[in-house]
Amino acid sequence: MCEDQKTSRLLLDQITDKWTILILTVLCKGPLRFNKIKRNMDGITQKSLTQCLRRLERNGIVCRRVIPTSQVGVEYSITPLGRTLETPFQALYRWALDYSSDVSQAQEDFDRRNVG
Amino acid sequence: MCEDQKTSRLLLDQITDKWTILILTVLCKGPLRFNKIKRNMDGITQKSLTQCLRRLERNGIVCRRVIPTSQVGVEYSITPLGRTLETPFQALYRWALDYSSDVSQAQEDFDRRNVG
DNA sequence: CAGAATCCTCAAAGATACTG
DNA sequence: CAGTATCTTTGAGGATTCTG
Repeated sequence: MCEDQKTSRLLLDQITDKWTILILTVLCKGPLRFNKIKRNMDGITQKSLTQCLRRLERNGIVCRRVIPTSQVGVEYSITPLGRTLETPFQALYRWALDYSSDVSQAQEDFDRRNVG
Repeated sequence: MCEDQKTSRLLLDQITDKWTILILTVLCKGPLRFNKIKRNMDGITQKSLTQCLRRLERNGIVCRRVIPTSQVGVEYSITPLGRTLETPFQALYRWALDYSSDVSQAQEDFDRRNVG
C-alpha cells in the first residue's frame, strides 16, 4: 500500500467519524455557537463535541471565532475547504435517507435466515 | 430530533466505519475471497474483517457465497444495493486524495499558532 | 481456507466538578 | 458560555489458539 493511500485513509478516518458529518451538515446552513451545535446533535457530550470541533478546526474545515460580548461566546463556521465536503456528505446523507428501508428489509431477511 | 434522523444516523455510523469504505472500494472492482480482501486492507485483523463483512452482508451491501472447491472458499461480492454506495464513496475517496495537502497545510498552520 | 472462541489491553467515551 | 481537568468505565480491537 503506497503513501498516498495511507494518508488519504487517515484523512478518511478523521472526516467519517461519528459526529463530523452531522456537525458539518448543520454548519453548512450557517455559523453556530457551541451550545447551539450541541443541542442539534442530541446525544453528544460536551467533551466529544469539543474534541471533534478542535480536530475540524485543526484540519482547516471549520473556523473558530470568539465573539466579544458581555457573555463569552464562540462561533463556529465552515471554511471554504470545509465547503468542499458539502457535496460528498450530502450524497452520503441522502443515501442513508433513500436506502434505509432497503437496508432494514435486508436486515430482517438476514436475521430470519440466521435464526435457527 | 425525529426518527428519520436517528435511523439514518445509525445507518451512517454503520457505513462510515474505519474499513467499510475501503472494502467496498476493492469489491466494486470485482468479487474477492476472504484472504484476498484481507491482503488488500493492510492492517486489518481477521476478526475485524469478519465482523465488518458480516455487518455488510446483514445490511444487504455485500453477498457471501461459499465456493464448493476442494479447499473451502468464500467469495464476497457487492450487491446492487451496495453498488448504490459506489458514487458517494468515490466522491469521499477522491476528496481525501484531492485535499490531503490542503489539510496537511492547515494542520501545520494550526500547530504553529498553538505552540507557544 | 475461512473463520470461531478466548483472553486481554488500552484508548475512547462518559460522569463529574471546576473556571475564566 | 464555553470550555478544562480528572477520574472511571466500557467495549472495540489485537493476539493467539483451535477447527470444519
